[in-house]
Amino acid sequence: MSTIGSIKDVAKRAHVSISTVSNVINQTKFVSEELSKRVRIAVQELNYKPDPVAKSMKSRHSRNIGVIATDICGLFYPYVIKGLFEVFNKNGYNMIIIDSNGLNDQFGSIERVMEGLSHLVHSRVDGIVFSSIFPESIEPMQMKKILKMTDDQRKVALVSIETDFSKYGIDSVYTNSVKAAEKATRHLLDMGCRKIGHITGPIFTRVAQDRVTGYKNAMGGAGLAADDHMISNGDYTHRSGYAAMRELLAQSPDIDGVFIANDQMSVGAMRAIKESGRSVPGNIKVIGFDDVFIASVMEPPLSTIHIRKRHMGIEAARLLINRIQLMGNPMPPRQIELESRLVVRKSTSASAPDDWIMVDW
Amino acid sequence: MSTIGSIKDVAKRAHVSISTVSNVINQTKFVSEELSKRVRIAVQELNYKPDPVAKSMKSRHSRNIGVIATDICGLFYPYVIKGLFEVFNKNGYNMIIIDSNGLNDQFGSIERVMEGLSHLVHSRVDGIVFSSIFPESIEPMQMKKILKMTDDQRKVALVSIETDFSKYGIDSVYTNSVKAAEKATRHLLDMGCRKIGHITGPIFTRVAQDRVTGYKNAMGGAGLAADDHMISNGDYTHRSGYAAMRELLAQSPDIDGVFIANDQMSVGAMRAIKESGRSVPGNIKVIGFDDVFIASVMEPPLSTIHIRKRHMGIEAARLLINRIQLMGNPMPPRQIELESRLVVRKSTSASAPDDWIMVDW
DNA sequence: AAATCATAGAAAAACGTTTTGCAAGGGGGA
DNA sequence: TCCCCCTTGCAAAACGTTTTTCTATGATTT
Repeated sequence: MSTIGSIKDVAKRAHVSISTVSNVINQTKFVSEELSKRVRIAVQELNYKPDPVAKSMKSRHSRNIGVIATDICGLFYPYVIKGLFEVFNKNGYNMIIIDSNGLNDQFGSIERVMEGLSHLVHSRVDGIVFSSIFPESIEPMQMKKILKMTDDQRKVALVSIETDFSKYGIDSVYTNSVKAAEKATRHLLDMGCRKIGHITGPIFTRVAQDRVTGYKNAMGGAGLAADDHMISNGDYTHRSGYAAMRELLAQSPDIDGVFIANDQMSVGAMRAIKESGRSVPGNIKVIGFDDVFIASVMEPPLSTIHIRKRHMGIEAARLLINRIQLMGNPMPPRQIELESRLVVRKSTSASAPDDWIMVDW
Repeated sequence: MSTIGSIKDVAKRAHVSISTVSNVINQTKFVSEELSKRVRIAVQELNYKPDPVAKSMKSRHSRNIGVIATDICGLFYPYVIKGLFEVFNKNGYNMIIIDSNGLNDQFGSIERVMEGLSHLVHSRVDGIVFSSIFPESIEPMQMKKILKMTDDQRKVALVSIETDFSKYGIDSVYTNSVKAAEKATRHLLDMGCRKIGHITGPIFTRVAQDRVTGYKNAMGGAGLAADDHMISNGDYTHRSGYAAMRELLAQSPDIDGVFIANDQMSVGAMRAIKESGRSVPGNIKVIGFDDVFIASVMEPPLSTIHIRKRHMGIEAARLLINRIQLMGNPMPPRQIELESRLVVRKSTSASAPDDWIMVDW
């Protein structure tokens, strides 16, 4: 049996009609045990599997989910994707991944994201997972375009990760960056730091701004100033972390702690600190953000805020599937705010245990 | 115009038949300028895009490619995926990604790979990119199953990455691990090492074995013994690298160089070396394999063999697309052996320049 | 001028499903 | 006994394309 069988072949072999086969397979109507059995046997013998393409043709559902990935080669995003995959796969959905990054831009350009979105919509995906890196200034405009594409043109479900887009009516799974940044900064304060600097992410993005806010909140709460010259902008790359740290050291030689908006930049920052002859955590305590693989293997291991990456994917997938199933009856947008957790390693506390582990509890 | 338009709507609006619309869009038959224009205008006005699902239905092609990803959260595979995406995307193919890993197994289990393969075949993908981690002993059996699935059941094109499967008739893109391992070991010899150890990957895999062979070749070529107690087995995780290095240090305290089968294990090995009070590269020179991100940011930065990850994806995608297009007329399997390159950093040569860069030339 | 041919375009079939409507047969109530 | 309804299964329509076949018109040839 080299060629592939269709439902027609099964019907012929079982001596029943096509519709009966369909009804048996999908359990959509009662079929007598007699015929059911014949059908099941024929299905078995021909190793018949319904053609998903033909199925989609009728049902108007592709069981494909589009995922716009913004940093597929990074240390963070792949864990989110893993989480997404786990639940989509379990529920019979395929993931079509679109890499929104060019060769050199770590994040996708806006055009690439919009292109990807449009491509996915026309590929007839049932839903789209996306995370935006839109500058705040153009966000409303872009979102209007996106909603038009997904809502108006075809009905495609949406879920946003990393950023809260519920105000646009979109389900969102995200970490509260303000709170998390406060937590990180407060830890430095608790460890006795008083001159604390901050290295930001791409400052035009909402999350980067939120982390600055959290940092300032914590400083203010301790009655300390958060002067602008204690803040230096990076772009999430380790190179930018190196440069930003050098700037901080030059401007404030007496700096005794630094909160860095992600772990990757901490690698560069740590190098800059060591090159300046200072020690971590002796002279300067360092805390990062994300808790990616590299944090636990740095020297010294990096204290950081653990973000539930895989869990973010899991929750987003659940939300999306639910939204797809209830496509008919609309429903207000849901927000899932994920917990973050302080992970103390040697970069802020010399007495911290050696810790190789990155858990996602 | 909220609902989506079909070719029928276009035909109605342009006052022509459905077939004429199809012929204009696909340029498959001559249509007078008169009608062509009407059709084009109607297409424009309705913003009509042919439904890919219906298209697949007729053409028996989905323009979907399946990718079995074995280590999506690692530092290596994502770059391969990026390369794949670049050329598939440019050629109008979607990538459906299957993660063959469970939560705890770094590599997929054999069952998960086979499941994924079967799922993809039944999803009607046009081609599959896969990389096997089959133990050598069961490889022929598994390959027979795979060929049966893809070749017999439906005609699905295949390409293998990382391993040469041309003997099974499958196009392959891979790096010659034997040569690359020789290169690494010879570099240690060139740097004056004489007691050189080796930490392997999962030893049941072909690539891990090949790297052992390369190591032994180089040692033999220099007239040196490669005793079994100079070889310790790991599984590509940094933890296993740590354990394996401790073993090596215990068995051969006078070891002066070590070739490690990937960079990730080098992280652990380096820590073990430092903990033993030895210095890198002073007492022991270390060289890794892969040249992933972490190699360039370790302390000291890690010498390693650069593998063309992204390029591997690019070549594999090209091969697969070509194979799909020529599906009718069979063609002998093609092999693309990628170059590897020695990258010297401070872990083998104190005078190496500071180097943050991981290039893929 | 009649017969043949070429051509543009329309109509219809096909791809593999699901689903709607319909027919035949049997059982129960009046 | 007759009618109605319920059950079980089948035939046919529909999804949106592409492709094959058909038709009508005008041109060319004899």
